[in-house]
Amino acid sequence: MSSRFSSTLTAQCQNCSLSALCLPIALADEDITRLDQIIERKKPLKKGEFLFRQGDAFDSVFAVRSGTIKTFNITSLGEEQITGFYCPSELLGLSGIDTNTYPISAKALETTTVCEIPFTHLEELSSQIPSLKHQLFKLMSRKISDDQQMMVLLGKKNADEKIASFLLNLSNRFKKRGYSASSFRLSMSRGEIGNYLGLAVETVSRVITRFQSNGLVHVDGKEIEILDFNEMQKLIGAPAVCDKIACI
Amino acid sequence: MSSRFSSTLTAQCQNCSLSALCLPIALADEDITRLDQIIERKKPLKKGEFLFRQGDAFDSVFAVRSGTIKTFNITSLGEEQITGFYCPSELLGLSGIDTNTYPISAKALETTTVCEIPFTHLEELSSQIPSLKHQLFKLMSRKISDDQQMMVLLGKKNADEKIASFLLNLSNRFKKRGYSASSFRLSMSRGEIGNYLGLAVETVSRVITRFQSNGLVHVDGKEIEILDFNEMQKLIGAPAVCDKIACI
DNA sequence: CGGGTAGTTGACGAGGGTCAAACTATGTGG
DNA sequence: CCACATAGTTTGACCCTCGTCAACTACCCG
Repeated sequence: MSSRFSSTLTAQCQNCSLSALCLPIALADEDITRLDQIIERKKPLKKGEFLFRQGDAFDSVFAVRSGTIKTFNITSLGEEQITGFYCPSELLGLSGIDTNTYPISAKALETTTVCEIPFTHLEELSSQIPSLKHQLFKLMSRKISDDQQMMVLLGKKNADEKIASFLLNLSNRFKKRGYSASSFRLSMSRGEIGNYLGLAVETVSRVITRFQSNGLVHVDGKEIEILDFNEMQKLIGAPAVCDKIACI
Repeated sequence: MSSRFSSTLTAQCQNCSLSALCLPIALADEDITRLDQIIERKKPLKKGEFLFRQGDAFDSVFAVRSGTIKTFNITSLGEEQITGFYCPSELLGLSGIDTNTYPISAKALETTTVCEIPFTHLEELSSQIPSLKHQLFKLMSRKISDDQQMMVLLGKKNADEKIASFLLNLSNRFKKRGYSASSFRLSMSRGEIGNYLGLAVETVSRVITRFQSNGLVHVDGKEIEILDFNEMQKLIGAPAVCDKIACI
């Protein structure tokens, strides 16, 4: 047990830079220590490696420490459908609780480290620490709200709005953990963006190119800089109106 | 408190026909009794009445006892986006936990009765009854999985597949609670179906009409009968292939 | 009986998917 | 370090699905 504290993977919740965003939010110091004791740090995943596979027995949820994870499921036709991208401090795997089996696969988009949190331990601990239990409920509740926003996006929005929403969403997530909100690196490919947003690769490429020529963003491969937040926001908020303004 | 037991709304979890599907699953009899004591039965909602509104303070989750509830949010453009339909035994309102505010509105599609479950009580009780806590986690986990399936549907499927998925999904839900899987009543309008699935009303109408002329279903207003489950299933599973078969 | 809402059907066009080809990165092994 | 293979990206051309607009019908309720 204590051996891991002497390894190179010893980062603890207490001194983890993500603790203000991650599961430990709103926990007392002593409670964080107890949480910390059930968490295992895994050795880094290389790009393309699986964290877990659809159908695997569910036993843990994971917090991303660095890198990015994508989750996806394989449809009956064998094609992959991406259901989410997970950045540092974000928790994944919660959808496995229901059936005791992960309903999705999770794969690293780049070199990625995660904290593994065995769920039975977490559940036990949550009985003893009410604020942890509440925190878990909140996290799952937020996931439900977020997914519903995503449903709106997929069902109602056009390609421009989808891409703008996607970029601003990433921007917010980077900002929240102290990185630049305007300039960042897309760890996923255009194909993966398209898959996630329900668009063809070509459409993603075309829209991003058009955003660039309209001065909304500056793109260089996977590097992206958002130049005009205002206009991007408008694209999301008021599509029809915005379209007209943009066309004048 | 005990007065409600003498009212006309006294149905209790113990003798509720939905207990095998609803929150009480997997609870011991005495635990069901304790759960039962925090649940309030509300007087029926008439068609069009709100159960709660987007922005209202969150304090309860609700189980539908009879009727149907739709949840939706109002977009920045003022249009409504339906995020779900809730049938008897299904729980709604969980998305309010995160912000202590309902992020969606809930409205009755027909005369509907619900059980109100004050969340703070439920959370307290869940500390004392581990299986109830687990049940709650499972419910939220399932919601997350289901929503992800919905995201796949919205992002990847065409109009035929969307409608077929929707109808089979309803069919399964009716079957699960002992009603006919093949013949039921759509409590929502065509417009609401379209809104939910990201389709125009006209498309919904056309697809359903075409399903009927292809012998997949029989429709009479809101009454629908699924005639060919096999073909419907194929529509969902293997779109391209299926299309070709249907066109021969 | 008239007016309002919900549903159906047709005509048309735009948005975005598909196919194809060129171009650019990123490896990988000799 | 270069040649080649492979994957990812961009761009153009074409076409299909589905949204929009409009007219018409059916139905419900006062």
